[in-house]
Parts: sequence; structure tokens; C-alpha cells
Amino acid sequence: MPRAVREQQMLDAAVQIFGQRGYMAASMDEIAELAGVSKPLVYLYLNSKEDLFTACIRREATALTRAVRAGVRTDLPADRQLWDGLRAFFQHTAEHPDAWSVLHLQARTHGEPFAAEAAAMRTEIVSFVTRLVAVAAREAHRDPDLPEHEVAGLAEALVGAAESLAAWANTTPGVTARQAASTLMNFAWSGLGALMRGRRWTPPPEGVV
Amino acid sequence: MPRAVREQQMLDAAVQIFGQRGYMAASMDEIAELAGVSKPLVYLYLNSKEDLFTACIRREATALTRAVRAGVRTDLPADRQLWDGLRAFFQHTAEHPDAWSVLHLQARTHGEPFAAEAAAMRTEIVSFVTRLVAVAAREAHRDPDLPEHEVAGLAEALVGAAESLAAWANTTPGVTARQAASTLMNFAWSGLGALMRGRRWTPPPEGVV
Amino acid sequence: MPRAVREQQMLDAAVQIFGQRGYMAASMDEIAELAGVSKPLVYLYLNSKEDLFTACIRREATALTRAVRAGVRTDLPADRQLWDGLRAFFQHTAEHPDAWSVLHLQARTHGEPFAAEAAAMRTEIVSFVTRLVAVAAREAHRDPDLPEHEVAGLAEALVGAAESLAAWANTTPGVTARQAASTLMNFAWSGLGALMRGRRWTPPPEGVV
Amino acid sequence: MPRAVREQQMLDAAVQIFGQRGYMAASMDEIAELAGVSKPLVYLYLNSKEDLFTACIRREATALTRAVRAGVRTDLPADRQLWDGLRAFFQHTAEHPDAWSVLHLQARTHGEPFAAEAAAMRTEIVSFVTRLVAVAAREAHRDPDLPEHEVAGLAEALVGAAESLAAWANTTPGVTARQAASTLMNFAWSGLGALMRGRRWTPPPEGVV
DNA sequence: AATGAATGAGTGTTCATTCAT
DNA sequence: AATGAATGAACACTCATTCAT
Repeated sequence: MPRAVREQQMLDAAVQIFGQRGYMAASMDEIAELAGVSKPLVYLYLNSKEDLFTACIRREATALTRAVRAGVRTDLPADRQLWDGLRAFFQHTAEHPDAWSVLHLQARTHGEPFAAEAAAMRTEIVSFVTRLVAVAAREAHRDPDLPEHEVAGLAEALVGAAESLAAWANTTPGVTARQAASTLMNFAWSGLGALMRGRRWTPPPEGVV
Repeated sequence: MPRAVREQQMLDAAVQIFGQRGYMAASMDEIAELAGVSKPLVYLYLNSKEDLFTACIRREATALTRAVRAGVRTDLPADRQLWDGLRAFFQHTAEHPDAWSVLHLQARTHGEPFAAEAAAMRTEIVSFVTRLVAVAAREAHRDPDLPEHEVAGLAEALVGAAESLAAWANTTPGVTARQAASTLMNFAWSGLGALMRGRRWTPPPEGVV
Repeated sequence: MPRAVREQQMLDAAVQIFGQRGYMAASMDEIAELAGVSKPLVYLYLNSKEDLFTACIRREATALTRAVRAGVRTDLPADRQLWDGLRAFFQHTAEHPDAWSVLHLQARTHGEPFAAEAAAMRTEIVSFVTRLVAVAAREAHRDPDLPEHEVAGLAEALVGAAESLAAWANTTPGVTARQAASTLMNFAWSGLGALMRGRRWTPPPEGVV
Repeated sequence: MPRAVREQQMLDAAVQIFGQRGYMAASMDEIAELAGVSKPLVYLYLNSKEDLFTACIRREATALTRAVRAGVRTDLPADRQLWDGLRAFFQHTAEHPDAWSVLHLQARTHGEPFAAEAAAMRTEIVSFVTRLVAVAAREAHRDPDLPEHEVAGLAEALVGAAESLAAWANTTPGVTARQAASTLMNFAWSGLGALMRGRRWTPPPEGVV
């Protein structure tokens, strides 16, 4: 059996085990057994547990970003892009829960090198959303001086909300990924629109609390 | 030294080690040493590593919800309650990063029993936000039939956004916790208000993508 | 059982196993079993296989040099000192063959850190012999300008001869350690005496061979 | 490429790796890679790691004894034979340090079968020296009853001294192999001569120490 | 109330060795 | 004649956990 195929089988098994057990509780023995190969072969092809985990993160990060990108047509209006991106994101995470666990939980929980790997992917998604928010602001013609760090914060908030809703939709019976996407899209687009029209909420002066 | 005090010292040490090293990489040896007691004493008081971790989660979950509750006066308007809650949340997580790591990362990453423990706290916070959203809807007199699962989704999204911004504010230079809270509050309140006034975003018909 | 005692038991076992199997072929399992303790205890007390090996080398090097020193009275004439030193050396190596294997074979064969440890002991013995040769030269009043590096070379040769004879005496039936010492002493003292009296052997001019 | 040539390449690589890493730390992978062939080919030609190591020892033992024999003309006087043999020995070991490491360190350190192989070569060299010592005794016409085991011991001592000096000359700056040979030759020949003339050193009675 | 001493069970990792081709 | 693919067996090392005191 050619090496490339075997390697993908190993990564499949590793993502599953890492996603379900967690990085540290996952044993190379179990991964090898699930992949149907001997442990030395896993080491021959993937070097070490750390390298194997990194390979999992990279593969699944690429798969997720690719799925989102594939769902979005950049020639459509910003709202449509955001909607399509959300749909693709919710769908992919729902279809690959172990991969999502690896990216969203495990990678962030086990030290800098792995967290950085997952952060790179997240940064890419946040950049995508940041661009959409900026485009929406431009389309609204209203608030040209929306401060840069506020745009960044909005993108962060949107991504965080999506991550949270992905888990919620996956675990709450009676809630589909589409409904979750719809709820978030409604909320986000309304909020962005209102912000663009200058409707701001004024916090009370510091120290009053 | 009375048992209750010793126990708190042990929990302090455990939260710090668990938060920094992660649940599995944390060793009972290190925790006992940091607490300044012998390992058998840790076992005598807290039974096992799992129980110790559970105790950490419970204590920190209680501390966080208490901090948020303490920051909110339920006799004030909903927007003010949300603002105050966000401020308290951002402040507490910024001041107790190890505790936040335990609740937000470690507890969710290492199996059902722990995840459930952290989820209970999160549910409480989500309930609080849910109530605020409902109150806001009532105050707006406009959309009495905002579906229940949409309200729940909005609360989920808000909490997720807050979690995401907490990490962002803590790691991005030049962004204060207050700015993050402000950005989120603006966005959320505008979005909620617009939603209440019936401004919805209509998704394109399924299958077009 | 107190720690110090256990540690010596472990070192006893380790010297035996290292001496018989060699550093790499020795397994920590076997050492622990021979010492009558569990493997983790060996690690608790001696840290690692490398540290355990180093501890063996150090202990046995100290024991050997101590034995030689204890056999020699520095207020006696040089010939008597050399004789007593040789006797002590042959006796100690014959009585502790595993320790001698560790010092003479294993330590030199498995990398710099260990070799350096054993070399330090050997250097000490060579220095002792060097001093004796120098004293002998002074006592002979004859050859004050015996070049320094020749004295060093003689000491090296003597120590090498002793090492070689130690193994020979231990493995050749019918040859006692005392006889070996006697042979070497005769040879060495005659050679030194002749050298001191200026009897030199002239090598043929270079290139003739 | 003919088998015989390939085999020598493998042995070249093996001697280098065994000499530098040691028998156990040497890996068949590294040897095969250095030899520029695949691992199965090494097994096809040389059967096993043990057989490969034995082949290395045998080849290098033969090479060393051949070099010494080639340096000696048995029709010359005994002193000249000894001198020439020493020169050849020092030169060969200096020029093939990995081979010398294999013979002098590795082979003796890793179990009977290998040690016996190296001991056979050493025995041959010791025999050669023994013969020279006996010839020297005969030439001196003085001490016909030099006991046999003393002659053997002298030869052992001489060979040990040479081995020791070989290492010393190779690692001490400012000392050439020729100087080392000269020092040893001077010492040995003077000592032998004195012994032959009956100058003996009388040990003090036992038990006095 | 508190601990020094001790371990069973399991981990990641390596390596000599063998087939099928 | 030569190899890519694969493995069984073993090893160093760690850790949660428990006695005896």
C-alpha cells in the first residue's frame, strides 16, 4: 500500500482519537491500532506524537478554511458572502466534529506550538470576516471613520459567536446548523447595519458602578 | 493550620498548575510542592486528581458567576445590566487567567465529567443573558413572537463573542478590556434593537449555493 | 529502610549489571530487580540511567584510588611506594572485577561524559606514578635532565602495563596477583634504574625501515 | 558492482560507525546509509548485526597484525624487531582510529563472542613479543631459567604499555608516535637487559604492609 | 495531622529484522 | 541484485496512588 494512502489513514485515526480523548490521553498505541498499522510505522511516517498532532491540526485547518473559501463567491455582496461563509463553516464543523474538537479545543489547550498552528488558521478566518465588515462599512457610505481596532473587535466577536453557536447547534436537539446560521446572520447584519448608521450605545462614565 | 485553609491553598496551587500546564500535564507532585504540603495530604483532603480538578472547576465557576452577579444590579435597565455584566466578566477573567484557562480550556478538553461541570456554569451565564435579551424584547414592545430558540441562540452568540473578546483583549496590545466590552456592547445592543424593530436579514432560498 | 542504604544497594546492583552486560545492554529493569526494588525507586533516587552510570563510575573510581592510596606510605622510599601501590591495585581489581570492568571498559566506551569521569581517576593514578618516577630519578642522582614528557610517557607505560597485567592475572590460571605485581615491579624498576644510569637504546635513523 | 566490493564498502561504513558510536549505539540504518545501500542488502550479505560486527573485528584484526608483521624482518636482531613492530603498531593505530576503537574498546566491551575475537588477535601479538623476549634472553646468555610465566607476563606488560602509549600519543599534543615508541623501547630494552643480567627487585616479606 | 518510602501500570520511542516484489 | 514497506519486542522514563508510621 502506497505511503501517501497509509499516511492519510493514520491521520484519520489520529484526528478521531485526538478529538475524542484529547492530546495527552490519546495513546499512540490506540491510534496505530485504529489505523490498522503497527506503531513503528506511525513513527516512521510521522516522526513523533507532537509531529503527528501538528500534522492533524494542519490538515484539518486547511480542510476547514478550504471548505469556507469554497462556499463563498467573492463577487457577491458582502452580506451574501458572510451568509455563505457561515453556512459552510457550520456545515463543515457539524460534519467533522472530531476535527473541530482538535482545532477548537485540543490545539489551543496543549502548549504554544500547537496553539500557534490553530491560531494561524483562526487568524485567516478573522481576516476574512474583517474584510467583509470593512466592505459592509464602505457599502453603507455612512461611517467612514469606524476605528480600525473596532472593526477588528467586531470580527473577533463574530468569529467567537460562530464558534460558540457551532457547538450549540451540534449539541442542542431541535436546532439545525441552518437555524444557527440564520440567527447569527440576522443578529450580526442588523448590528452592523445599525452601527453603520451611527447608532451607538453610550457606556456610563467610569467609576459609577 | 485548619483544614479549610489548607484546602484553599491546595486549590490555589492546583488552579495555577492546571491552568498553566493543562490537566494531564499537571502532576500531583508539582501541585503538592507548590501548595507546600506533602502529596498524601492532598489525597487525604481531595481524594484523587479527578476530584481535585473537579473541585477547582467548581470553585472557580462559582467565583466567576459570583463576580458577574455582584457587578449587576437587577433593578437597573437591561442594557445597563448587560454592560455591567460584561465589564465584570472581562475584569474577572483578566485578573484570574489561570482560573479562566481551567474553566474555558481545560475543563472542556478533558472528558465529559469535567466538561459538564464547566457547562453548568456557562449555562447559568447564558440563562442570565437570555433573560436580559427577553427583557429587552419586552421593553421594545415590538416583536412579542421572537421565537424562543432564537432568543437562546442570541444569548449563546453573545456569550461566545464575549469569551472570544476576552482572550483577544488579553493578548492584543493596545486593546483594553473596557474597549472590548464597549465594542461588543455597541454591536450587541444595536443588533438586538434592530432585531426587535423587525429588521431581519432574509437568507436566499436553499439550494442556490 | 533509609535512603542512603537503599542507594548503595542500587549502586551495588548497577555496578554488577553494568560491568557484566555493558552500559547499553544493561536494562534498568534488571538493575532494579537485582537491587530488590521497583524501577521508579531507582529513578527517584538516581534520576536516570546516565546519572546512575556516572554514580557507579564515581563511586568505584573513588574506591579504587582510595584503596591504592591506603596501601602506600609516602614516607617510604619510592620503590617501596610503587610496589605497595601495585599490590593494592592488583588486589582491588581482582576483588572487584565488575567495578574494574565499569572503570576500565564500560566508562571508556560510551561517550565523553563517562570517559571523562574515568579519565579523571586514571589521571590521578598516572600523576602518582609520575611523581614516583621523578623521585626515583632524583634518588639516582644521575640523569637530572630526563625530559619531562619522557617521565610522563614512562608513567603512562607503567599504568598501561599494570592495567594489562591486572586482566591477565585475573584470567590466567596459575598466576596470582602477587606474581603479576612482582613481574611488573622487577621489570619496571630494572628499566627505570638502567635508564637513570644512562643506558639508552638508540633507534635506527628514520626512513631506513 | 561486484559483491566483494560492496561488502568492503559496508565493512568500511560499519567500522566507522561502530568505532565512533559504539556497538550498541550504532544502528543498521546508519551503517546502510553510509555505505550507500539499502538495509536488506546489508542483511543479505552479512546476515545480522552480530555477524557484521564480527566481520569488522576480523578484518581489522587481520589488517593490524598484517601491518605489524609487514614492519618486522625476522632476520634482524630482536631489539630491532621489537622497535620495528612498535613503530608499525603505533603508526597503524594512529592511521585507523576507528578500527583501533573497534578492536581495543568495542570488541572487548560487548560480550564474550566479540571479546574472544579480539583476544585472538591480541594473543598473536603477545606471542610475537613473547618470542622476542625469549630471544633476547637467549642472546644475553645470562638467565636461562627466567620462568616461563614471567616471560609471558613481561610480554603482557609490554603490549599493555604499548596500547596505553598509543592512546596517549594520539591525544597528547606535542608528543609524536615516534617519541612514544622511543620512550617505550628505551624503557623496555633497558628493563629486559637489566633483568637478563639478574638485577631483580626483592619484594618485602608478605604481611608487612 | 501528616509524611517518607515505595510501586503497578502505562507512555513515547527505537531498532534489528523480514517479506513481497 | 536489490528494495520499499512493515513489525515484534524491548527500553527509558513517568505518574497517580498507597502504606507504615
